[in-house]
Amino acid sequence: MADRKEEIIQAGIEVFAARGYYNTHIAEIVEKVGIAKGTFYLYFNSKKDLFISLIKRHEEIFLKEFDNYIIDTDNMDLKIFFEKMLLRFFKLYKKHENLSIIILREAVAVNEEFEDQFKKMDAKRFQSLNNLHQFLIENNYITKNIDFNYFACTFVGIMESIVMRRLILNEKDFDIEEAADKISNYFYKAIS
Amino acid sequence: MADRKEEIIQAGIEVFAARGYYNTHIAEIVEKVGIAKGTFYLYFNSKKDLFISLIKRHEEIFLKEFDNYIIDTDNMDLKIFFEKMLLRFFKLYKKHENLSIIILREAVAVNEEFEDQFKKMDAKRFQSLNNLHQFLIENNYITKNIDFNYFACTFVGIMESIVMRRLILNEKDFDIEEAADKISNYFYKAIS
Amino acid sequence: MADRKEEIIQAGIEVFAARGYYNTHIAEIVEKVGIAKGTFYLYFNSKKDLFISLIKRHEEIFLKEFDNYIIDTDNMDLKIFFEKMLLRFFKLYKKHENLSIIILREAVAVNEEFEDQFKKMDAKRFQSLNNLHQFLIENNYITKNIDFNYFACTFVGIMESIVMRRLILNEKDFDIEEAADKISNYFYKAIS
Amino acid sequence: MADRKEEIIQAGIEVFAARGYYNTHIAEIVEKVGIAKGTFYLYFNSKKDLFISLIKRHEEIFLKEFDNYIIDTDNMDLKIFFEKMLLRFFKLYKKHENLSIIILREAVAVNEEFEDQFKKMDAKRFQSLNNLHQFLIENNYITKNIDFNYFACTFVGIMESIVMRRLILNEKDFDIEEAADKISNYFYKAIS
DNA sequence: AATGAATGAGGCTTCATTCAT
DNA sequence: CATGAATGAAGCCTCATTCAT
Repeated sequence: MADRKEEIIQAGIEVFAARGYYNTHIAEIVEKVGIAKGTFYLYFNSKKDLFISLIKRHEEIFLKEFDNYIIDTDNMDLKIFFEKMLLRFFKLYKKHENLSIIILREAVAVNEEFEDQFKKMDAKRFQSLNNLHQFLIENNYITKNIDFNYFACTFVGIMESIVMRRLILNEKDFDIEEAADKISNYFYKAIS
Repeated sequence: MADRKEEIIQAGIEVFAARGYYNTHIAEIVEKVGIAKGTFYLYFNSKKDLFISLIKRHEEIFLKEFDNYIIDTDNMDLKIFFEKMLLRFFKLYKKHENLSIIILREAVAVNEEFEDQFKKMDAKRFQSLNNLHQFLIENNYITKNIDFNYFACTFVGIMESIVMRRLILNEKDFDIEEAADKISNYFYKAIS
Repeated sequence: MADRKEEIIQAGIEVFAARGYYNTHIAEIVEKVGIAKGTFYLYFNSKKDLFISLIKRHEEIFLKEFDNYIIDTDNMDLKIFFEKMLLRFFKLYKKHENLSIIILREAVAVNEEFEDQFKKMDAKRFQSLNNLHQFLIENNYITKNIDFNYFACTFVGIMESIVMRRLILNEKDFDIEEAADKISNYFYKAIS
Repeated sequence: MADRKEEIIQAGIEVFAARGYYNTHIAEIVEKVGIAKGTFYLYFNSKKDLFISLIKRHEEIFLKEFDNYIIDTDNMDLKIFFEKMLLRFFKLYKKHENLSIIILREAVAVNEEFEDQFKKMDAKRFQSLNNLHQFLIENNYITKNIDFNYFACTFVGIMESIVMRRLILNEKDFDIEEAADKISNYFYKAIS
């Protein structure tokens, strides 16, 4: 059943987030689910296979958020636009906290195969941001002379570094609303 | 000899950068140096010990760069100031490419002990940035109402995400000079 | 299966008795059982863990023998009492020959952790002998002025030195019945 | 020089007594002496070689004590005779405390080669005790019907078990004089 | 579908001993 | 005589994966 597979994925998210890829043992995952080791291999070909599933799940959840910018744009000014967008992302990271920890911490670190997965996702993300960029130009939010590459890279970089601090380094005092406010302000000023 | 220890460190930097912590085996490091396995353990207590040495080395090299801002500040405008600072960092990352790969990719990922090391380094880095922040205020480059936390977090976040793209995701088309120019411009506008 | 664990224990007893703790390798034990190395670690956490199990098993087997003196005491004279008691012990040592070799030879020698185990067992043994001592006094076999400590220490010392000669130094000409007879006679005379 | 060799022996006695054979490393011995590792091998062929030297030294020191009984026998009664003899041994064990720990704890345990050494020493000891036995018979201290084997085995067994408790199990409350008194009394009564 | 005992390749590490200086 | 850096065989243990039930 699909339920069983989902249970394994959930347990995997928890354990990978808590221990990291190499310190996560199939034993702990199956114990968490309450199944036998052999059962794990009925649903996944390998530990790596499960991890890649998690990367893909993360991709599914987050990529679409990059295409949601349009929902926020009725006569809105750019500062507010960025603020809302950041806030949506921050909330998403919070909602999928463990999954985010896994991706931010290890998607690139572990192994070339995972790196490839990550690069694919990154490319899609940049495509979405490119669309956003075009949209902002077409609607006169920004001028054409803003270089897209740095725009995108900066956006993702800031956002991830903020999230990383909150999730991995556990800086509890980061207030999501405040962060969205401040960062969007920087952004607004930077690219106006 | 200290030479021998240094040889091991250099080999370690190469192999850890190429394979990641868990896929690096002492066997490959000692083979690269041309010594016996036992010899490794005359200079380091364990694989972990070597890795921590690398984290510390990175810290030594990079932390002092955060305190070098004063060298660039004679009557300089803020945009140029940031540009020069970023450029110095980008060059440092390039010079210590493999070491930077190791740190950016894994310092947080591998293991709680390493995470502690990383947090210590991060705290020192923030202290240095705090000094820079005070300096900028005192010299009227920026106003007091810039929140330091977001300032620092943004600075480090952008820089690392740029470097990560260049080093780990191997985007060869990133031009260091251009990146320093563009990013410093964003920065200047964001915090002016 | 508990069977498998017991098989490992039996093989362990043989190999530890033949080679001593430090010259015993897991490889030989598992080869004797006919299992893979990994299988050993399903049943014991470590080589040390197995050894401690053997110490405990020895304790179980032998300690209760110290409390069995009452079975031999109907209107019996002290000489016969000691003779029967010694005989029961000698037979037990013979029955558990390899286990006894391990304990007599190494329980104290190998490692502080084992020494602690041994001390605990020794304390229990002395408690049992103390009970025996009280019993002998209450039933007027011996007078109160026999010092217990030397009584117990002498009893255990003689018995173990006899057994050690037979088991470890391999003096085949020691006749158990004769030994029980002679030693009990010394004992009888010494404490009457 | 012979001095250097003696220094190594003394350090060896200390370290072997403190750690046991297998947990003693040449590194610690040479550090204690203040020489280089290579130097150790100028004086001893191997770790085993040093250990055998210690067994031999113990043999030298203790064996002659078994032949010293004659010094105590002018018109002396048997109880006093045994008491003085035991006391002389106890003092010797105390004087050579670490060496005694090594022998009592490990001479038999470690390795077949050491066991052979031990058996040789044991045989000589029994020869000396045999002489003592003859002497006691000839001087009418005891009658011929005391079986020598059990006499000797009992003597050595009691003595060693007392010493073992004091040295290895660290029972500080064993008073040497008292022990000699009590044990000799048992002995006297047992073989009279 | 589910089990879980068994596997075994392969990693890290130790330490007595050697040998060129 | 003395050194001490270097050696490398060999031991313990791990854990993802398999397969007979």
